[in-house]
Amino acid sequence: MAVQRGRGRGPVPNGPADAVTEPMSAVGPNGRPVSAPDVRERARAIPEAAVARLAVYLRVLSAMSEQGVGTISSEELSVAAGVNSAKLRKDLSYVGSYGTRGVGYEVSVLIEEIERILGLTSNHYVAVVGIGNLGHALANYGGFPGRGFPVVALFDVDEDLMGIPVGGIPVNHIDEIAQVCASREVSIGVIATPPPAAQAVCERLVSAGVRCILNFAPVVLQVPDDVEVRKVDLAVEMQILSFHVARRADEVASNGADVPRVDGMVIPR
Amino acid sequence: MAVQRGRGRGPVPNGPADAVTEPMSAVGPNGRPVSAPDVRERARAIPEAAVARLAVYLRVLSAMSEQGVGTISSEELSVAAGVNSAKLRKDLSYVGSYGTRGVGYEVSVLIEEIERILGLTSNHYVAVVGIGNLGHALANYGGFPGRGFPVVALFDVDEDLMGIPVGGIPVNHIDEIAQVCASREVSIGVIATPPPAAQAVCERLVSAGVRCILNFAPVVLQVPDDVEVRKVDLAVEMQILSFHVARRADEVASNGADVPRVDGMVIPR
DNA sequence: GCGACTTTGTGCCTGCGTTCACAAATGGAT
DNA sequence: ATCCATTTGTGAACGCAGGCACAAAGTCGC
Repeated sequence: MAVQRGRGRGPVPNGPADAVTEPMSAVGPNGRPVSAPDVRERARAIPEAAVARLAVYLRVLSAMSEQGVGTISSEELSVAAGVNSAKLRKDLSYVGSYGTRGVGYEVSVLIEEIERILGLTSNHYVAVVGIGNLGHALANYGGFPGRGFPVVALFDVDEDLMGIPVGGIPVNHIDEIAQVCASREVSIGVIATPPPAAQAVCERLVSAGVRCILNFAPVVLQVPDDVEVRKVDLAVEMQILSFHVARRADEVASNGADVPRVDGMVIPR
Repeated sequence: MAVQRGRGRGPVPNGPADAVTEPMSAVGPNGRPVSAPDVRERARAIPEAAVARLAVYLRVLSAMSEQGVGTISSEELSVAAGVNSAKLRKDLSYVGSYGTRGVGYEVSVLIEEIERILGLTSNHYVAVVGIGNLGHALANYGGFPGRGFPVVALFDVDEDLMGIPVGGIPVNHIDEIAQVCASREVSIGVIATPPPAAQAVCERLVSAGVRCILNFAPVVLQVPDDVEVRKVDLAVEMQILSFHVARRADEVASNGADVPRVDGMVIPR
């Protein structure tokens, strides 16, 4: 993947990555003086990577809850989430101490607390810009997986799309972006436009007051420091997989016992 | 984002983040004995995060090339890619020494070398499983952004879709997955199914010999150690943004001079 | 041909995130 | 009531990636 982490700072692309980030340069040093660890400041201390994992834990926990599981140990949860149990406990410790030693965690409590930390207790309204193939798919998700993220506005430049409802929401012209985003309290913008339009769209979203952006366009967006951009880049994901395919092929070639060699060199066929 | 990095190892989800990467636990220590730095082993030494960035550099370079730029300095390229110039040079050093001191890099050379490292010199055939909204969008990309990743097979369980071409490729029943993947030399599988089907589909892909998987389903896939999974998880991406929205709101609240406090504590309203 | 300037490539330091390992805490058994 | 088994929460060590800063190397002008 390749997730554009970082907060503006002039240019700061990725991070899946990673992480997809792993994403390019992490948040980086912020200029603010390190104040006393206020209760409200705790959130700041949570590493971005831990936040991503908390979201995964939340999903696993929700599934557990639906299956009627009431209590779970860090070991069980870590296996289900695919992480080291120590890491899981440390991640949960960022949220607070809600476990019972010798027993484990109460699923419902954990869900509540993670939702609180992730800010999922209130809705965040979403606007999707660019109603092509991907935009359609996104709009039709209707509220995004897991809910809490209702799509309330769609934008495009194509006059033929205006007013036509996609996933129940009519498409507006992009020129109305400022006004519509303001009146519908959009806090998250999703860019699903062709690459050349992405930067301009991004700037219009920012002008409209949107401070969090999810970018599907294969472009490195340049944004002000106070705007948070995350990037989902299919091409980068594919290329990373390609890298691993190639590496794997190399390994097989160089590890194979019956590969023709001269002085240790593998002879290409 | 939240990109599932890691290589199987029983469970290893995201990395997303960063990636999602952060993503979750990075590649992690591999059990293999550290052999002498074989030429072919160099690829192994490249950090996953650097690989993700190389893919970004490649795109920027391609754009440069199209604009007729012949030579570029690390400073220029780093600005365009949104990274620190030192980091960029270090990333490029993983690829090799192809720069000219005092001058910069020849764009065409850099493109070639990065493509070589990423294994983009040969095609990697892609199969998409799950032809819903997202599957349609993916199939219609037709060869995926940047080419080099031709989609050669589509699968679903819905009988109504069988044989119908989407993006020029007819849909096959998932029961044919092993046979079709083998004959069409699929090396990358894309999972775009509903969550409950994802794990089973994953296992069928693995049985069919596919060792690299891009997973769009919001599920933590359990795979053998030799399978590489990357995850694109919209819900996780949204929730990370939500976290930042909430954090930002907190900052405003706690930085505001007229917030009621007692002994520095913010009084919740 | 020589010197000054530019830019690469990299050794070293720093900081962050992961992992280990254990003390503290809790429940249940005796 | 006490002891044992279990599991959390976290201090500390470790390792890796990022960033700085400079030496090496090469170009251009004179």
